[in-house]
Amino acid sequence: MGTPDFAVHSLNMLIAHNHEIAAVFTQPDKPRGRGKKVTFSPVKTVAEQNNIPVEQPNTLKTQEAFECIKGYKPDCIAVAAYGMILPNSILTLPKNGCINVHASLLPKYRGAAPINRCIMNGETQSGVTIMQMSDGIDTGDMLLWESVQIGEDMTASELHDILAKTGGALLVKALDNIESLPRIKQDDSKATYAAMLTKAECEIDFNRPARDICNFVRGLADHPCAYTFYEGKRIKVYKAVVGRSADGICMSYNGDETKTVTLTDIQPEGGKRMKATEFLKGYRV
RNA sequence: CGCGGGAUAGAGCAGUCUGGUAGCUCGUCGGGCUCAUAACCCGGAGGUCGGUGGUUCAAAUCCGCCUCCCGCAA
Repeated sequence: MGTPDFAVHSLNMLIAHNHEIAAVFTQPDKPRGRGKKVTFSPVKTVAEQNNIPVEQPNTLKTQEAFECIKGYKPDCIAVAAYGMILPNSILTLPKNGCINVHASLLPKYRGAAPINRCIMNGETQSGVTIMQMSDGIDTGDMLLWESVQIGEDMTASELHDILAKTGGALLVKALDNIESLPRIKQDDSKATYAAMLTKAECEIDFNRPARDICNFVRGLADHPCAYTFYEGKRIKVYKAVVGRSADGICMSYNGDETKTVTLTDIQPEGGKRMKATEFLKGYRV
């Protein structure tokens, strides 16, 4: 079960290692994108290419959904960024339960946006955890995990890709040893929660230390992307560096050098992503 | 039919409302100044104004259709 690109890597790994996949569950097709085009989730696209049955229930909480899953007689259900809550009846249905690929080193960064939040907080290390799903959000016992170093300039997108691949490999490893792997309890006292990102909180607050602003920009790039406003227009900010630089637009809060950053990669509303130096040529800020 | 912005020189933009010689910043090429420079001065090259049909003496500009790009929303 999964939906976005993050889950595609796991699905591909399962296919590559010849795991028997009875069916793939993904979120229903919805009108999205400009216009109102109905698009498939990335996972659905890959599943169809591999002739794997696809199920897209609106909810898993109905008896109908339960029977549907039961009909596939799963030994284990692997979940990666599915975006829907699995009721207890389903969690306990498969012989080996349900396991989840989570993009953080649990118990830290439980929740919906672990990748973004950990970079926004300036962490230097993250990772992937495979866990036995239980009641509660990302609170289940851990089977396997692998840490990943976060580079100084690494963006959330880059980390996302790394963790997605790592997660896929780890998932295969977990399934291969599903019976024998020890279940390790999470230390709830050390748990932190990475809440879902909202658009509103992606606006840059220049009244913050420069380092924080850069982490903020990094943690939100390339999606959903940090932004600010210039002459009433929204400007996305893909990249920023601490301090003054000739490579872009210097932003200084009340002339405070400790809060000065230089925006280097931006995208004006209606325009394409460009170097901030290019932006300057035409707009003459 | 969800709302909206955009396509003009290699890059970023103005000009479109109010049709009439294609413009700015940067880059590039040549020259000059300087101990020197991402500085400064002079000069040059580079554009079928996204495509197409129409109106007009005349269209980047007005009208119709098409293609592509992007922001919001979802």
